[in-house]
Amino acid sequence: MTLPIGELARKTGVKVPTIRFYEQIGLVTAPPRTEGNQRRYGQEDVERLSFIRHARELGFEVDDIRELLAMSAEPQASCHSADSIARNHLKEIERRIASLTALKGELTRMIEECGHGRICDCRIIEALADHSQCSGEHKH
Amino acid sequence: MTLPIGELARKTGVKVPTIRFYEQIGLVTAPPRTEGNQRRYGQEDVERLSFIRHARELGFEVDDIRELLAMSAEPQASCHSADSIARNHLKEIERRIASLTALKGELTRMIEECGHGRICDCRIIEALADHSQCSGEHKH
DNA sequence: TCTTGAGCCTCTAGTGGCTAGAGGTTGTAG
DNA sequence: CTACAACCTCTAGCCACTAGAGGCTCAAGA
Repeated sequence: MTLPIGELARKTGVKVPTIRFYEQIGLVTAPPRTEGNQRRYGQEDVERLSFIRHARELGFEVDDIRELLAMSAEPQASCHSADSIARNHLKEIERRIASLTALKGELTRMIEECGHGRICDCRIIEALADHSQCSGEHKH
Repeated sequence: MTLPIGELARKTGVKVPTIRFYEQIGLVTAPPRTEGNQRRYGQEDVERLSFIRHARELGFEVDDIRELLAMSAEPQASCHSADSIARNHLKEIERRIASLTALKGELTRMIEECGHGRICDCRIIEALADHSQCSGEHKH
């Protein structure tokens, strides 16, 4: 069961140029080629690439994914880092949800007041500028 | 109360070169300068920039932020002619909250199922591989 | 008043994670 | 055996920064 790159793309939802790009940066290994120099992939590649796509959709960075892939290759090792990568991610996502909810409230209020013909004293900026003072660490 | 760029950076959590970059692309207006050509900012700039940082963290693109800023500057206009802009943003925000909530659920499940033991029992990696077959349409 | 050095200035180039396009080659269906 | 979709490599572009070189400013201390 060997697939050309286009088939792999179709099966995984990762675009052809992106697959080549992933090969270039070493996220996927270079597959064997035909006589005519075309890539041919196997089932493993479908799985690996699906994994990558899914992780990317969840917002993991390429370096995180590299780590996760390395871990999955060594099943004896402890899963502590996988766990902490995921936990960090979760925290970030929770923070985002909270902020978006605040912004949503503010926009909703504005739209409603506009509908009632009131003066729109807009507080969009305050709604989001609020957290400004909780400065501190901002990685990546 | 006039601040040099470094102070503004400290107060807002936006890095100095990023502030200059924002000025360059017209996201913030060029502030007055000292005799010696150094930027001096006021309190408004702190708020505006905090807002920008926050909005960026929420994943809004620079062009979206430009619109949001314009809305907040002219609330009258948004009442009468541009409240569709607000509505569009609201829709976008709701979509985002929904998808982040889904991610959160998925990550939470992954983390819970990870027994904190060995990779071979850890479900994080499997969870990421799972959706592999649900190919199909993937927007943007 | 003068000096020192942290902080400011501009400019160019590099980063991540793709995406687009030019220009040429291969593989397979008819 | 031919047509043509799909493949190949290579370069350049995108967004939103980030880093570094090389030089100038400003305020606090001697």
